[in-house]
Amino acid sequence: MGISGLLPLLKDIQVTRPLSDFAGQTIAVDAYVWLHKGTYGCAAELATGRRTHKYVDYAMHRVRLLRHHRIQPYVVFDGGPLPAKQGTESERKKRRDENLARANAFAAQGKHTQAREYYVKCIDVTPQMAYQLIKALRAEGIPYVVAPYEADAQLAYLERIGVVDGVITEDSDLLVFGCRKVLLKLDVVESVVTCISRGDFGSAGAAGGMPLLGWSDAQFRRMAILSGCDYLASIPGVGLKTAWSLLRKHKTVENAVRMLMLEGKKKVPDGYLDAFKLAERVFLYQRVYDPRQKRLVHLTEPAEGERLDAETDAYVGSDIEPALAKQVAEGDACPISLLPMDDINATFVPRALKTIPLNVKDARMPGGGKATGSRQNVGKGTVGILSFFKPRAEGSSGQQTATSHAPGHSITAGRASGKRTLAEVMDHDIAVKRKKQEGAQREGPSREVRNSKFFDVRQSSFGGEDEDAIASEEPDYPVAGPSRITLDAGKDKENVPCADDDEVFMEDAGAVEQEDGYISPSPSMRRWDSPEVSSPLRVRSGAQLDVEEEEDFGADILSSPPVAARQTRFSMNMDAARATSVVSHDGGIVLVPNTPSKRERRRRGHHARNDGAGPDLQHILGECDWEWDDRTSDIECSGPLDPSPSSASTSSGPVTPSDIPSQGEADACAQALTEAEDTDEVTNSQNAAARHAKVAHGWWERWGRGARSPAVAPPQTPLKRRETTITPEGRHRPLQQRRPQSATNNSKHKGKQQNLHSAGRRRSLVFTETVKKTPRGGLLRGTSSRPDTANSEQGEDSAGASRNRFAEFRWAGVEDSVGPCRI
DNA sequence: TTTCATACGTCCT
DNA sequence: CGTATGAAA
Ligand SMILES: [Mn+2]
Repeated sequence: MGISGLLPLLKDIQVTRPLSDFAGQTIAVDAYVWLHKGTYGCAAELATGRRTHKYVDYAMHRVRLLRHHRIQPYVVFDGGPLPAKQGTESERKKRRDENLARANAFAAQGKHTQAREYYVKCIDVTPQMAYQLIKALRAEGIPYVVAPYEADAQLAYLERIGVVDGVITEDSDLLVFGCRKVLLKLDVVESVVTCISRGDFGSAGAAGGMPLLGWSDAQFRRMAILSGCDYLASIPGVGLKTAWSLLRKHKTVENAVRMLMLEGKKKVPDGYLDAFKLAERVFLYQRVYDPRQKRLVHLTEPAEGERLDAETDAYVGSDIEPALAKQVAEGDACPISLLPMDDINATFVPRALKTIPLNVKDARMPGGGKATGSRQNVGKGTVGILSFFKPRAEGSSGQQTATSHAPGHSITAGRASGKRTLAEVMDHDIAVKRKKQEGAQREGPSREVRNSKFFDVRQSSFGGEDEDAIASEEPDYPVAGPSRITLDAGKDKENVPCADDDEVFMEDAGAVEQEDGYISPSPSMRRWDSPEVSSPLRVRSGAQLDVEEEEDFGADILSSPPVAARQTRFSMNMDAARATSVVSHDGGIVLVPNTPSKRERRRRGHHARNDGAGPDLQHILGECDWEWDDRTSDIECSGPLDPSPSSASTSSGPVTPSDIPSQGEADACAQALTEAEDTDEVTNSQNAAARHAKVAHGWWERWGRGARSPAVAPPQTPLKRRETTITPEGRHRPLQQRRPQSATNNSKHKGKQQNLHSAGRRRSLVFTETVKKTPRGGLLRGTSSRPDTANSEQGEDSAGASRNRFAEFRWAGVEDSVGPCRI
């Protein structure tokens, strides 16, 4: 949804720019779009529970495209649902289930084309799917972060603090969140993007009769909210144009709404102003993860003197204890369940292809990439590899600006055969686009132009023997360090670090059968491989963990902390866990043994995806107790995120947008909010209801398939203020105070009223877990990765995968959850 | 004239 | 998520 009509309104200032314009910059990427588009190519597989990683390939292709243009991607994932977002879920879920049923029906008849049509409509991108992409990002050293809540706010924050220079997304909300540079509609064939710059707003809207010249960020934001946003449905009959007119005439929302009510032409829902204030606060103060401080912060820190009341504080996303927040941000914990990330496809072990373990001093490939002999050297040279990775880890704490370059620390290198590979890839892209255009219009006139552009790009980018240009400009971004480097060059020759020869590599890699049954001549990333954007060499870690059916997609030495790398291989013996019942380490962890009742499990639903043909990981991995690789445990691994506080050194982001009204954004907002505050303190039923209005896209809607109305939750006793913070001991999630029936609905003015839950009390979730202290101080939790798949029943409540984890835990009263219940 | 509802597309071995 | 389209207010 975003803001309806906003992008058309800004069409005047939308400029198409080549990706090369952003060379040297770090651009944040809204991963959801790529993931979702990527699922279209494997919708049936996903819907039927078959393992696949095509959507990862799709996203990585784009990642590599950016890197090809010297752009450093910074991938941002959606996180947990905002407390505010308790939206219409059952309706969507029903539609998905219907579509799935229809798709399966068609599939049963062999009508796969029609089946796919419905398969794509029941796909839901889950955090576990996002984790598959994260694994690939780790393997290639691409920085990323999982937002605690909405990616929108996280993206805006990264830009604001100067960690990134712009944002690639399709969501107009980013502008409302204060992004200065928003890039949409990435065209992989033309290598262009549509760019909207906040600085150009002054010249926008003139054509449409609603110029934005002189509008402050605050005014712009309020116009957007007034016209209807994700957090608040608009007053019926009010759209962008009307919102613009109202604010232009009345300046403040209060006045505008007052006028509307006096006129009586429009029905202003009771409590609208209050809801508006809350919605604006979500845009302003939503919690995000600060990769430098490694903790949650507000997108904008509330101005001095303004304190967010407890309710608002929860509304913008509850705080999460730093250690846990870090795990979520780095993909080690599910942002929804806050439990250790479940690797739904452990057989997918992405690796960076064709990476050259370059000598730090000699990053350039000999002969423009013809380093045929380097493979063996690399493979045996453990020392060389270590020396290769070492600077990466160290560099992560050093230079950190987005545009900084690390000439000596190249992690990529081209190969002679790379051109061909890239050409193939681009040929394919062009073919796809041509196909698309042919479908739309007969005879495209610009075909030759496209080709020309293509060749120009190729030549200028990596033609000749200038591969190291890329290598030298590769920012030495802090990425996941090698968790373990164990060479087993003796046995698994195919796992020996590859040379830079395409053919040789493919031969070594051998044919592998992918999840989808296709036989690929080489591992997963062959297809989209392009040398200049290839990544660090990865070293296969032998077969210390034998997993049945494991496909060798490569090793994961670059995959972050040992914890993460290991988690996917674990499957905790639940019996042992129950017997132990409690394990406490110095973290002081709550451990509540629990076995949910059958009824409860039914109520909470099951993992839809594994109900079908999907294999049960528990069976694949077997049941085992914790296993720990001591060899790696003492390696301090730098996370994928920027550990350095000097990131924003170059461009001190516009923390406070210097706007035309020259009024500090925070001040202006504080003022506006305090104004509204005066007339606040109303707890009437309708205003509370309005807060639940309009909950559209976002994680909850996208991923929160298993959303449960708190109404069905067991009654709980109130929590104290402290419990509003989420800690490793448990997610203490206070519910909003009583929220009676609403006057407005999430879906914009749909006649049907939503039966809003009303939980009179707060509750707290306590989950059981065993922990393992890691060298890096993190907490390993040995909860079973998939507790209930065995009991899954098709057709039953197919809740999101992560939500299933709740089945392993229980809702506990406050007496169990007040503070860390040390045992 | 503006809003609102609906349909459609995103992939592509 | 977006765009496009057409009908209704
Ligand atoms: Mn959004």
